[in-house]
Amino acid sequence: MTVPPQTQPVKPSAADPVEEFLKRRKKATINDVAALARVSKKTVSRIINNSPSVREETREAVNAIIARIGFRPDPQARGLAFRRSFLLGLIYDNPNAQYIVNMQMGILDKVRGSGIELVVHPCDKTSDSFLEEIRDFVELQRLSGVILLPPIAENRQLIQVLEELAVPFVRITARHGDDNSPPIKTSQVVSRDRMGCQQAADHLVELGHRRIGFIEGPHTYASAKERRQGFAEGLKAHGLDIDPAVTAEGAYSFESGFEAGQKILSQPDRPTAIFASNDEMAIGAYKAALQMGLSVPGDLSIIGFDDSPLASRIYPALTTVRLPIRDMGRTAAETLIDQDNHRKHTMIFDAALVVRDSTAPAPKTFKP
Amino acid sequence: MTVPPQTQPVKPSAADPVEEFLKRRKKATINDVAALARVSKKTVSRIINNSPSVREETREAVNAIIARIGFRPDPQARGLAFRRSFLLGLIYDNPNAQYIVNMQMGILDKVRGSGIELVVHPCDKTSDSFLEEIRDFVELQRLSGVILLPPIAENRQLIQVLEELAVPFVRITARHGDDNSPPIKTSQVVSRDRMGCQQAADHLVELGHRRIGFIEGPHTYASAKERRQGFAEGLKAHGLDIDPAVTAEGAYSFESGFEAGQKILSQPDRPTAIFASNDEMAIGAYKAALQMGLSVPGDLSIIGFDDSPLASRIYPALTTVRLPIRDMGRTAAETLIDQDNHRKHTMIFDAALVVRDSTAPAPKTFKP
DNA sequence: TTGTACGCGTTATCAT
DNA sequence: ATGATAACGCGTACAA
Repeated sequence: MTVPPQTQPVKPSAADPVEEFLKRRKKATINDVAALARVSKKTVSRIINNSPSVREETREAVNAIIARIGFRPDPQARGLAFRRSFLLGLIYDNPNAQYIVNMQMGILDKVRGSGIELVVHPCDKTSDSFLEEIRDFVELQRLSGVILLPPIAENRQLIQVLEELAVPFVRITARHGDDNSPPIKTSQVVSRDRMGCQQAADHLVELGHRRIGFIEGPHTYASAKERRQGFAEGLKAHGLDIDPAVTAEGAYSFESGFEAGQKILSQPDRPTAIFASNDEMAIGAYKAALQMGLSVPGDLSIIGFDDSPLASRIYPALTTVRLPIRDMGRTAAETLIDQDNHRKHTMIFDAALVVRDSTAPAPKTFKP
Repeated sequence: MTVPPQTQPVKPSAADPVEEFLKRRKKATINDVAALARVSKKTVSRIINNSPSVREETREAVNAIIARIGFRPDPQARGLAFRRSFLLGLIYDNPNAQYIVNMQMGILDKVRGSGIELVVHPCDKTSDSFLEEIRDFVELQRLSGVILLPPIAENRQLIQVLEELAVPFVRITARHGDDNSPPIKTSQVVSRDRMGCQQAADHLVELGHRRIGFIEGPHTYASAKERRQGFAEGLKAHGLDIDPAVTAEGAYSFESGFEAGQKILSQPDRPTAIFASNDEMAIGAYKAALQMGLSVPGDLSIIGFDDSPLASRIYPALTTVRLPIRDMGRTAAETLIDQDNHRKHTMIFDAALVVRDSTAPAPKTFKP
């Protein structure tokens, strides 16, 4: 069944240097390419880095050799010469697992096939050597870019360290820098948390809720502030306000949401709905409500934020606000890799309310 | 307020070469150290790589210089000379977010401060170029080690590729290689899934359950087989068997668990308990039960596997089997980094039943 | 025990 | 447009 290679115009002589080389079964280097193509290393290098100043003929010839012997430039050697690696660093402190993994997936969507790899580097923002450790990491690895996740993406000192290091970096954040605080001038991928919370408020009010509890996040988090503000704005549009009597601060954790829920639901004139600043706390409020014998959404409507896996799996499924985390991750990686890179970009992503089964019309009250 | 350095025994002369160097504010290289310490590069190199053949005096003197000028060897240059990088690769296809993050945390526990960094590399096992992509990744990055997660940790072809590449690697798996299948001779971190499932069976039987439904994982997963076998063994110890009439195969997903639950619970002579091979499916079964008006655990006890965040957050909290994922990750990294490394290790980790609120004594039946 | 000379695979300089 | 030669920062023969 062996077909003679009649259609092959060039008969591969046994002495073909390329064939000879392939027999040696060694990883090809730029030297091999240069020798086989009868050009200098530099020319090959120019082609690899697609410099314009190379004749089209030469380029094609060399590329043919590269393809035949399967040459791929060594990132380490390349990095040594370039004084930078082909690694992206993902630095974060605390966020939940799903957030991290979604973000990683987004980044990897972009990174895949680009010759760049992703290095994950969690850290402890409460550590004394917090900044030093990150400095060492970035400097030593000569990262070609860094992505910062909340909450440390809002850390001014950290930002300054990265600026000193002159490494391109992108911050993921919920804060649109238009407040009184001095604007942070770096590339950033911003989510419109506020918008999502406005929608949540809208949704509840339209369902007839008037007395609405609020579980907010830690005041130190930019996202917590944004969500509070968005929720407040949403209420205000209907002539309502956040009611301190049925508001509690949580720590973005399940337990804190449970406690906040207990507190809010034991108030006189109990609210008919609760908006929690994230899903973890919303689920905690579920537990508090169910333990008190309240039915969701019959007696109490609940809205969360994040659209975590919990939200869709809990029963009844949780109405929540979704952020396009994966898209944000991909975009962050894009600004780092496709660098027009000296400009500081700000990319904004919308939030969207996902209505499920934890919200229903407000129960009739017995007061007229 | 400037205190004269009276306590300083050595007066730092303005001409101190080290001080001179520090003024230049450049990153120190091995050459700087050598020059400042008046030894050769090689000696410094020996000290970095703690070769024994260096006089103690010399070592201390050089180390002093290293400390003073803050020299840290460049991983890229070092890697180029060593022909390997200081990167660990984490390769996986599909597992859930919490699993991935726990595993990453475990690995990072070990990696932190070791001068090694972690590169995450998800892949698509259904892709045509699956093996090629991984080969390229490992070869190009010259990884110093690879950690494989289930289910691709059981992929024979992949294992063969890594062996050809001669890269140290560790597989994380549920299968203790003592079956009829040819044993896989590589380093591996094994979890005793079987043990956990036996305990689950024990627990249910001791609560008086006799008719017990079973939702198993995909037959292609080693963990699914192990869990089935463990559950079967647990039942057998009490003279019971897995009952095909109330058994269904799921895909380790919430939806599949929901469907399996519906199917099992609509059987005549409905079971009083269900064991699901992971938490996702167990939560799906929750939903099925609640939709049918059954109460958990009043009418139906449920046990899951994984101790995912869902398990403790759902109401009532799910009884489940916990695996020490983070410990397993740390151990995997240890075998790669502290290499005695030519030996193939097998490290085994126990599973533990976590009893919460989704299991209760079997309801009295009306048959005598 | 220590040093010299060279190699690792690539890019940059400055010619031609 | 192309090439010779020197970096890049570190490790290893081999010699001393």
